[in-house]
Amino acid sequence: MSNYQINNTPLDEMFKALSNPHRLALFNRLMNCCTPGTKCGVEAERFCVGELGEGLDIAPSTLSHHLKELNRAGLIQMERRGKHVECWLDPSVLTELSAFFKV
Amino acid sequence: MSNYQINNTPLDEMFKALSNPHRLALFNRLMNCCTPGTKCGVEAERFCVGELGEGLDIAPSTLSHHLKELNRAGLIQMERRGKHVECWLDPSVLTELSAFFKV
DNA sequence: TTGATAGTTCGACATATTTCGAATTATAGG
DNA sequence: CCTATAATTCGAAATATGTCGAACTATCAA
Repeated sequence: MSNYQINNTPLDEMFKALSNPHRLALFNRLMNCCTPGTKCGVEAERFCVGELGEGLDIAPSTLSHHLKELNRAGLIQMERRGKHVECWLDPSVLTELSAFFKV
Repeated sequence: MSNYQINNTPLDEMFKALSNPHRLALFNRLMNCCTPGTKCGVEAERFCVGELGEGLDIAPSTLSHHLKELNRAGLIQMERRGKHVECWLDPSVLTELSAFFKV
């Protein structure tokens, strides 16, 4: 049944995490704040939970749930910093996902 | 909310199609039969429905359903040929999906 | 035309997902 | 210690998904 994994997360779980429009939007925000070619996760390339959810029109509890899913799937990193929880992308995951589809 | 599309299919629907282990396995079989760098869909790089489902241990109706989903998501092509229905990948979709994750 | 093989459609059922609001936890500041 | 802000957890409800078997359609070959 093929069991490809990236950083110990089965691929299908990654795709499941990206299969919801809200979660994909959150993921996209983090992708777009990443300067191409540079390491993600730098100060300026982090968003806190509240910022990420802006304009998405979902309840805080729903937002929290979705970010947790993205995190469980290994797609984003999260870390508490004072009152906020910061989120950022793991660039290596992006690279591997890109490679997966490489013809 | 960002609305990326590839060939008129919203990205989140593509990921949804790939989010099921069975469907991902089917997709993988088609990917692996594609000679890297060459055009997919060539005679030798097609599988009929029955072949694709071999070893997956799912009912024919379930198999049919999953392939239909992959097709609806624009990830695979399907065409009747005599008694069989042949399936193959659209390489341009692969390229675009790969590009999406490109850092 | 009849039978066999390959797939699809349909209806049903169990399970999973999405979403919310209310209650809760964590932290900083007065 | 008390309050406000940020986020998470929990339980409930509505909706979606995965799966099957039975019935159906399509095609080829005798």
